[in-house]
Amino acid sequence: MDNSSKDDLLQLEKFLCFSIYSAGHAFNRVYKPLLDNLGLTYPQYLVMVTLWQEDNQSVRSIGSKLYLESSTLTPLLKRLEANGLVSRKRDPEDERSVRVSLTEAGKNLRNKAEEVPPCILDATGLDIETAKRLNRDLRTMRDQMEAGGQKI
Amino acid sequence: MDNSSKDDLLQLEKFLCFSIYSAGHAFNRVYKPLLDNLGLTYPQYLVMVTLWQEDNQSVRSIGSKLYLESSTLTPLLKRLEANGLVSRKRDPEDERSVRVSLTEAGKNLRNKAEEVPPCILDATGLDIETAKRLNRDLRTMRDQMEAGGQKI
DNA sequence: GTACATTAAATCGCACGCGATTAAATAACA
DNA sequence: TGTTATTTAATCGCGTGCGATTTAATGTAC
Repeated sequence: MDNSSKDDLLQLEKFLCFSIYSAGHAFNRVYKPLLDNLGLTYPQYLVMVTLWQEDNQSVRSIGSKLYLESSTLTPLLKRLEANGLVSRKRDPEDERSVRVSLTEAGKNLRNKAEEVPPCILDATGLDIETAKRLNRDLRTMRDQMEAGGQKI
Repeated sequence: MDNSSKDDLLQLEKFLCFSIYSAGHAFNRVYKPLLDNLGLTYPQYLVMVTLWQEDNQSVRSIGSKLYLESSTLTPLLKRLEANGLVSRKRDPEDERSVRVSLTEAGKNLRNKAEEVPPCILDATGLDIETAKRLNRDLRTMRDQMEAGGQKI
């Protein structure tokens, strides 16, 4: 490999990973003031979204949807519980599992939360079709990378 | 807004922010074994990349390129210094600034680091043209979001 | 030239995020 | 049945990440 190609390889602007990393931070900055109104952090918001889609899930189920480990979720869920948005109970049918359910306050928060996504889309400056395409490409890439780790 | 549209809004899979969030985690998982060989974490790797592009930068300069605050960088840079990869010295021309420079070990690490990006591109499963397009779209979106916060 | 504002790092507190480990419950199997 | 393996959360240690604050140095205004 010649020197110009080697220079190319380590150009920060050419790193897809960095674009994703920094776009993630940018999203966080846009979300923060909106989520402050809900009293949620961004990962907490994602957990609430999964519970609004399907209530009464196990920690494992939430983790598999958000690609998060129990070591991340357990403290986070305890904070949501402390804030009165969810309850955590051992599953009587399998005492290993913990079922996470929305409280009334947790269910009610959904109305306010529904105002958030349109604000975000607006902040990206993307038209809805471009956003959908980008979303699809990113999911494909993510799934490819997740699958890569599973090779035997 | 009718109910089906409202359901649409809070579908996790439709969240562009979540695709980016989870793609970022996926990248981390792919990078980790490669960066373990270099003795770096992922953010440390990004700092090293910026220094390989331009040595002897201030903390502020690194932060503006990586979109990171001094509260994140200062401890990270101290760890790089403890590992013998960089040195940190007050700028004699402006004692407020700290100049970060590569040590010989830091410069030498670049050779091993150049093997990383091709592995990553391979893991994404993307052809190089798609990767470039995705990269460009993400940077445009990020810059739009960063600019949005600056409105007067 | 002194008072005030601005800038740059550093510090602190809090919340992720994960790998490694542990404890308890359940499954699988001899 | 009893032993072993697996599964599920929880715990611990470490490294980000950021907002708010602090400290020190530099700029600016008068």
